[in-house]
Amino acid sequence: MKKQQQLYKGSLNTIIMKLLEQQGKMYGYEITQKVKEITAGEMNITEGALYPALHKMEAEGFLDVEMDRVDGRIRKYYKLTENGITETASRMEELENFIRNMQNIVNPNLKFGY
Amino acid sequence: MKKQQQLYKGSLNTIIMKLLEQQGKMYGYEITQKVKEITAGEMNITEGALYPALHKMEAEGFLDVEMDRVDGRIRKYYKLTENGITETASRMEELENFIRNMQNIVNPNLKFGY
DNA sequence: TTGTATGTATAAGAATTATATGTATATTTG
DNA sequence: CAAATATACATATAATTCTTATACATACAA
Repeated sequence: MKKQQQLYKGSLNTIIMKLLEQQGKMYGYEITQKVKEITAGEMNITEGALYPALHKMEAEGFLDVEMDRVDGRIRKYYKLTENGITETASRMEELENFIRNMQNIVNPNLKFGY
Repeated sequence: MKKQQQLYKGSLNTIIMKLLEQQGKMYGYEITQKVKEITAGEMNITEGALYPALHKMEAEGFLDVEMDRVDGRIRKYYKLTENGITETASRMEELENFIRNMQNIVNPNLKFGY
């Protein structure tokens, strides 16, 4: 993520998992481009954050890998495992809670402002 | 913050600044209790995170300190400096962008789902 | 007297991310 | 044709942030 968004660390895994849930399977570079597209360039996932995150989630059993060769270049497609699907649901719940809590802090008058 | 919320690192400074903006001045322990209250116990700011964050923001010129003695105990009241007020506004904008971007990722069909 | 609440603080380590760099092929631009 | 850009993966080093554990001190309740 860009420095300007460093405040919201920890969302990277949630973003990756949610995109994989929607798209079925994706490769690393594709993920960076998709996030850039969706956020109109406001979020940029760096390789130094992306690849360690992917490898860690694979090691934790949340992702499966499938290698393809396209145009002479290697692509590693990642997809969610069953555990990964469960974990994604859990992280989405956390994200919703986080957003709700932040909105309650920012706007204390609106008790149900979401 | 609790382990379950470690995903959203970096929000601590934003939370502290916004509370100080609303309350005028607060002391450390008061901040932890206020966050616990607002979030119904879902977010717990630990001392190990809070005090280094307060000291850093003070060193950066975003906070001013005022010491009081209450019931034999020392309280350090923190309040925003002028630079702190500007910084708070900037961080609030970042928070709004972050939430909007996350909602766009999570719910790609709703272009204005916020 | 043991635990809980209030109040501030630091040290050691874990986790996550940024920055920089490296390798390699394909395509576009000058 | 050469150079730059895009595609594609990866790691090493450092910075930042947070957790866990610990420390000190007062007050009150069980």
